[in-house]
Amino acid sequence: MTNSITGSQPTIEDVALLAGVSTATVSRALNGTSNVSSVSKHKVDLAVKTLGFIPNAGARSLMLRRSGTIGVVIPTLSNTVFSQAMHGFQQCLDKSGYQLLLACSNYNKETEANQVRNLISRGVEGIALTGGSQNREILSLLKQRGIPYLHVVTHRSPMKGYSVGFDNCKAAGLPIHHLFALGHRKIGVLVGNIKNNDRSKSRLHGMLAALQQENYHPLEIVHRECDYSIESARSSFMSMIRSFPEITAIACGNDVIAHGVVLQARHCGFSVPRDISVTGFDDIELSEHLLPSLTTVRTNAAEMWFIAAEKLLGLIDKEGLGTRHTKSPVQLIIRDSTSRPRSHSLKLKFKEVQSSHA
Amino acid sequence: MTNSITGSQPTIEDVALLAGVSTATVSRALNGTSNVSSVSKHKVDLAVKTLGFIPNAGARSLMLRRSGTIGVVIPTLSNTVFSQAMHGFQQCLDKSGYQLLLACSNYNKETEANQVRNLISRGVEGIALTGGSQNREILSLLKQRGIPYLHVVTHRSPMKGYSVGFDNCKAAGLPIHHLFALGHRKIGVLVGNIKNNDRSKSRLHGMLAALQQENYHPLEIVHRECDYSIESARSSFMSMIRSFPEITAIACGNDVIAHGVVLQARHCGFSVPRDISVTGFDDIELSEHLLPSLTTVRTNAAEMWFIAAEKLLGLIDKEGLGTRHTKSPVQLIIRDSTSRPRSHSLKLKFKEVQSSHA
DNA sequence: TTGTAGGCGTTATCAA
DNA sequence: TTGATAACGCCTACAA
Repeated sequence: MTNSITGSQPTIEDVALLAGVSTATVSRALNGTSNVSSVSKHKVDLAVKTLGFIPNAGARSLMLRRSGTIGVVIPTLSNTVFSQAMHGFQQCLDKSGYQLLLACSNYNKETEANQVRNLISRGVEGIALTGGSQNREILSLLKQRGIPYLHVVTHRSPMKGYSVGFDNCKAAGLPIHHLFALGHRKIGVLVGNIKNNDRSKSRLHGMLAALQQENYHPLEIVHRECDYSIESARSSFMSMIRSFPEITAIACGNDVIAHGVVLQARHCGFSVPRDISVTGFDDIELSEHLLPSLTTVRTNAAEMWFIAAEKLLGLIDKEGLGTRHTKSPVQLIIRDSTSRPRSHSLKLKFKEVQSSHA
Repeated sequence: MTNSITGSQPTIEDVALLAGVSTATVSRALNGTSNVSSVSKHKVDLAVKTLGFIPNAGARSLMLRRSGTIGVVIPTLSNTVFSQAMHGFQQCLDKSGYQLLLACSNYNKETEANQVRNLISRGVEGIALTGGSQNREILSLLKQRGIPYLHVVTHRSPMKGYSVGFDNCKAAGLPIHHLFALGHRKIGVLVGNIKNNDRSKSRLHGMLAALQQENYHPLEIVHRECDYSIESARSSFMSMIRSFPEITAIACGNDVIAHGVVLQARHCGFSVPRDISVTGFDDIELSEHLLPSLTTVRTNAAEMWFIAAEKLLGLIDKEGLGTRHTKSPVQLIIRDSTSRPRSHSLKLKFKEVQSSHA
């Protein structure tokens, strides 16, 4: 009944007691759901301030059957593109009064499923998922419970779901065709791990498909996977260049990997793009500032996730259930990391470097 | 009573009904709080699976008076150092079964206070705050309600709170003394906005103090603030260099700003460190890979926040209330972006660049 | 080992 | 305009 000095969590009842009104009136005064006399309102406001009352969201959503929260599952926060993404997503939620519940899957399908269950248990009113390769079981769980959900960064929507994004496969062909148009004929492909990452997988497929379209023989195609770190990209680049010094360009599955390649190439004394051209994917902040600035595919993560949030809120309000897929624009940004190839330059230069190291 | 095919949120009662036991037994079977016959346990497990039952966390924490969540307020996710930080923080929480509730203040004190209130209303059992310059009102609210909280990235702890971090002021002196030891006498200082950012403010003070210690006359000291973006750092660098072409080194308040300075300097045709030395602060992933690699202060964000999480969990368990401040190690990392100065090189070179642009 | 019943903090219904 | 009361979904004495 009385508040001890420490450890007290004042309830609506404490407020009612202090204000000399009923809990119902306090609730009404606080939520403005019904008319309350200004006298009561003032008494309540004062009591709230005095006690430092903060309503219990759990109890509240129990009654309201809505929590005011939206969940999102991304693979990781380590890649800048997802930080950007969350920035855009939050931006949209903020203006609608929703609170973001963020969860990371660490590129693990089982973790992802657990995180979704976790979000459900916290009563989220909608969920945004990264990509479209989730556990079917978890998707039908969402369906069964009537919780709206969305696949982002993809144009696929398994199990008749909704999606906001673009065709990773097609988009990944853009840099390949660009390189080919510049005259490159020996192109290496370096993407992030494709395990549990359907975006990376699609990009790889898209790049390989584009190469074949350009009359590449499948056997000529050089591709590798690496971790999503600069470190890993650097060593993968080295291994690739050692095995295939004749390549004149490398197309990367994302910008972080491309940064690693550019930095390692220059570290080796190669000139980019003079000795080797490099392309990325995402267009994160640093890419336009890098030396040389990076030719890449702009996917506009922040904007895409902003749109995703809007779509999700729409699904929650049961409006515009129409379009299954919302397209997010994608654009090839040509900068300084690509140019016409010099024939066999890398091969020669690499030999120099090797001998100087010996 | 019956579950409609869609939109159903099965409750513990539905499970009990299907399993043919009481809700109490279901609860016990699920939480393992008391002995349950293996027959009942199996029936319950089956029913849970069939129904896709997921307990309501809100209702649960209402009874348990604990939510299993920890809150954290950081300024933004845009700066990589905070993504790293959250990675470390989450890593620690995961192994303790706690769930992270993340909120961003956007460097706004009022937003920060609101986010804290938000976290409280969601029943977090502890809160980690960035820096030590919060609203006093919000801190006493936390105190009054007996919710353990922590200041991270600082050695200050206002209102007898706890902190995990380091002395930003002292740490920021490290690169200055390093530059001075190399022979630099005209050093520019470029930090992030100090408004609502006590870390940035302390670093600025620390740098200026170090300069004075090195017998700088206050009037000689050149310093500027900029936004936390590469773009902003680049233009601030230009403006600084235009006004004071005699400087031979720039000490930056964080690595992102330093990256901007290095890239812009090279963009202008300056050589780093030959024409100008640059230092950063944080040691984010890219810094060791940058060309040239960046001399900076390693604060080990991920590790620091991991420790912070441990400390916070300790406070929740009422153990080791002893040390008010937990020190996190800080270390000057000397790389390739700093060297002895060439006298007046920049001034001359700058004139070349200017005339060639004219 | 199990079931019944009461209550966690909130809001909605219904009378007054 | 207000107040008593019954839920919301869950857990935990207490009794059986």
